[in-house]
Amino acid sequence: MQESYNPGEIEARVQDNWEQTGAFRVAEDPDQDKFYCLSMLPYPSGALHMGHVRNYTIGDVISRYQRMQGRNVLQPMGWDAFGLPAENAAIKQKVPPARWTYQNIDHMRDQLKRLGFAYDWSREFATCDPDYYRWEQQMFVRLYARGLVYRKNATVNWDPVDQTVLANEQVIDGRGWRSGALVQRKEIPQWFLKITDYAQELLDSLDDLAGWPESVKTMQRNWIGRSEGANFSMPICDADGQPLGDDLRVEVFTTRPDTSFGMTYAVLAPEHPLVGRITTDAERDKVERFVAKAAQEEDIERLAEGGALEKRGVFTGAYLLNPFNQQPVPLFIADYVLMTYGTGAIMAVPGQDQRDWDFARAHGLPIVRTVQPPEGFGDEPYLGEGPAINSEWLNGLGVAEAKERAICWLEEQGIGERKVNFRLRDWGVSRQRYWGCPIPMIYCDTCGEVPVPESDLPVVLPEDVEFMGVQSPIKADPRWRKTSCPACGGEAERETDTFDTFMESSWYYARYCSPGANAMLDERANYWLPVDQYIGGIEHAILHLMYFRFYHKVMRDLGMVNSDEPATRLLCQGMVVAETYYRESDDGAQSFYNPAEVEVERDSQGGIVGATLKADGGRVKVGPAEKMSKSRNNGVDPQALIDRYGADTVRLFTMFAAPPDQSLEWSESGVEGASRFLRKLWRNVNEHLHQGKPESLDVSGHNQAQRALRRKLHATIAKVSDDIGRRYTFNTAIAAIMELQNALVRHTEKAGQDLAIAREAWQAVVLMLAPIVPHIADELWQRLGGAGDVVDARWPDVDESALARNRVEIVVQVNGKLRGRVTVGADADREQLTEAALADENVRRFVGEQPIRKVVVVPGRLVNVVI
RNA sequence: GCGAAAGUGGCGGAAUUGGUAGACGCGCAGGAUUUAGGUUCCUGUGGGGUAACCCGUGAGAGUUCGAGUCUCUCCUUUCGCACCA
Repeated sequence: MQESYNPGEIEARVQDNWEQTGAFRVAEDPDQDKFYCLSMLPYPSGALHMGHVRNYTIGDVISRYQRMQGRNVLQPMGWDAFGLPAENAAIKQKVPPARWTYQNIDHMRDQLKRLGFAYDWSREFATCDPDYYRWEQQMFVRLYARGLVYRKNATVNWDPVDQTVLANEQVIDGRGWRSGALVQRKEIPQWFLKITDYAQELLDSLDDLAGWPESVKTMQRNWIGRSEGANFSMPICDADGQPLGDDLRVEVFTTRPDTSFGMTYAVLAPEHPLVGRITTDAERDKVERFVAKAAQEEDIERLAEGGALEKRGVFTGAYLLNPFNQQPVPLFIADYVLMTYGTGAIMAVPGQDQRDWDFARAHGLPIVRTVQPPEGFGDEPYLGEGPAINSEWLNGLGVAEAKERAICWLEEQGIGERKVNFRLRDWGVSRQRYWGCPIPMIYCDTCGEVPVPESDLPVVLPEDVEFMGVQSPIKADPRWRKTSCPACGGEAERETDTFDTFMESSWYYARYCSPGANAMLDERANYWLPVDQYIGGIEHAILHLMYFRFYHKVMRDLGMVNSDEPATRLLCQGMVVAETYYRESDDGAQSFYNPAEVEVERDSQGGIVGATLKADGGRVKVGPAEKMSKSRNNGVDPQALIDRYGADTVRLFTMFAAPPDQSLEWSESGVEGASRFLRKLWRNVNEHLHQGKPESLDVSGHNQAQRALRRKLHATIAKVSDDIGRRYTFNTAIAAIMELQNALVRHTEKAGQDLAIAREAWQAVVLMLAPIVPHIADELWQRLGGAGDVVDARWPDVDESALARNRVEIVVQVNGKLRGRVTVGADADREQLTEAALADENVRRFVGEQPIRKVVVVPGRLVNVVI
């Protein structure tokens, strides 16, 4: 009677052994190659979801593979523990955010351990721990001292009923999520980090990140949005070109100074400081109404069909004098010009700009082309290359040269200068929330804003709090707010805002490398950093992945790390999706059913013909596969899967169903398949062990079948090594191992050298599977007589001599179509290949009497006969 | 609108450098084992055709001895950005 595969028992025993031996605790070792593999840390929301399982399985497979390559592998785990959900839970369930958070962490840590991830748990931390966030506060006051921190007004969503600031996700259809009140926009002072000081470097060093997906780098480049051009200023004048006053000038930014002769009007943003000063009495009413309306509206709601926005604006009554041709052009106010970019004012050249063109058309303004479009070019703005026209001394020049001339001219005239602008804005880090890291600043009536002295850090967030309504407990508590001024000793108040939680996640990767250090980081960080492989969701492509690059450069400039980038290689895993099942009520409302509650019906070809609800046998509609979510009710609880199939099966399915960067479609039968594979493996290895102890391997006397099997084995090792080590296509690695297992099972001889080869092969199979399914691999490795624990075993080597063949099969095509196969010696030359190909019966039949025009020979692969 | 990625059997996917399309798995069909269900094992499985063969990678063109792969035009889907002068 064969012992059956019992994952629960094996996994508990193996995990216990890892715990006992401290298998994944690592220390710096300068003599060993290091490998730092990091998965994005989770928010402790309550329970793991399939997205976590996928993310962390990918990281674990890479880590374990690298360890088997002999590297010193660090794989840490921690908790992104501050954030809004804890406050929401506090309000709903009357439990302090800290307690809710720590309970969730405890539960999720157990779940991670149950999945068998090779984490060095001794480095674990939660970002809400004062021992963590104190260093962030220290960093902030140091950046303040270096001038990288400043305070200015910024807009927030204000709920007038709850008297609180709302996060964007708490605003639903323009109303507060709890009060239902119409949300107002309110300007309040907030803290900013000068990420724009690093804009150029953040852009430039993207080129060095060869191991990052192109898509992420493109998104970051667009987000940084560098554009080159010029700033220049123009006097405000009347319709006849008479200046209205020496101090009345408008400065504009343009990327196309070469088109300046084509300026037919100019525009100020509604918030531009000059708006109130220059409007003539005749236009004042219209302007004031327009500005008031623009201030209220959310841009996003004005997105018209097809993406083009209505171009709205009003004439101010004033004009600007174009310095290039001394012509006055009317000055407008329009909301398509943003105060937050450039100078908040533009020269409008409708001949060469789509937005200006639209506005000119809508308001009956003239359009002058200054770049000659090609023949037949339509009635639209021309953005392409061509000689300058209608531009006096620029006429005939190409775009680039005209640009240069125009900029030089502006600089000579002393009215303008070369200018680079970035779309990237400074990072607003203030959040008007309780559950976050307190911003270490103090306000004193005499001294103004004063940073908390480093010796007084951390400013600790009280954790034992009660939520009265929605107000932040520290804002509501005058005793917490009250303090004395570090500068003058007088009465003062603390900042009650907390940091954006992206602050904590911007440096956690470095802190893992300096556990317990009595500083933000110590010299150990430079051993591990940069991260060799970072893994996380694509949703962080811009914000988190930009902020943590910024932070790393700042830490470098503060002397804490000696590298320029935090992570050399980045993998963004795809979504986990599942089919959706729903019913529609008469009013069109859909109610969704979980895949577990639904039975799918198929026809005899295997096509899905329908689905029914298990509970009532009634029909449900089958929708497309979508990202697992509450609203689609298509989530699958990983815990239930682990309990039923074991961690190894869940890990195997996750890695087999799709490559890591593509979306992964959940499939119950796919999990069954993974489970079946492991049961077969278990049975096959144990059957092999039953055949007794093999003699030692001696390749000298191997017959053809034995050589073929060893060739298959070593070709598989080569492929799997490449798939896991370089390509990260774990799905094809697993497929290759499955093929190998099938070949081993078909090879029925079970004695002598056959048994010796089988032992070599099964050991290799177990080693190659060890990163993916570490528990069953550990158990089988022991049984196969492997030395030590499988986590410390070396990855199997390819025996190059086993790969050699003396005869190969060559494909023969006639006119590119497959017509035959011939087997020839591996070293056959072109003549021999051609001869063998033309001798093939089927090939002869197709060639017939027709003359052969050409024979293409690809040695070792194919022969193509062209007739 | 701009940017990025993708489109291959009933399904997930493979084909890495322009060289045998559909590996591997799921599903399905037939058979064996089993008291039965499940498990397990064997065989088959892109479409058409008795067959030789023909047709097939979103659509259409092109380059090539040869295209899923390269080029162009278009369609569809997903994601990101959203008036950035």
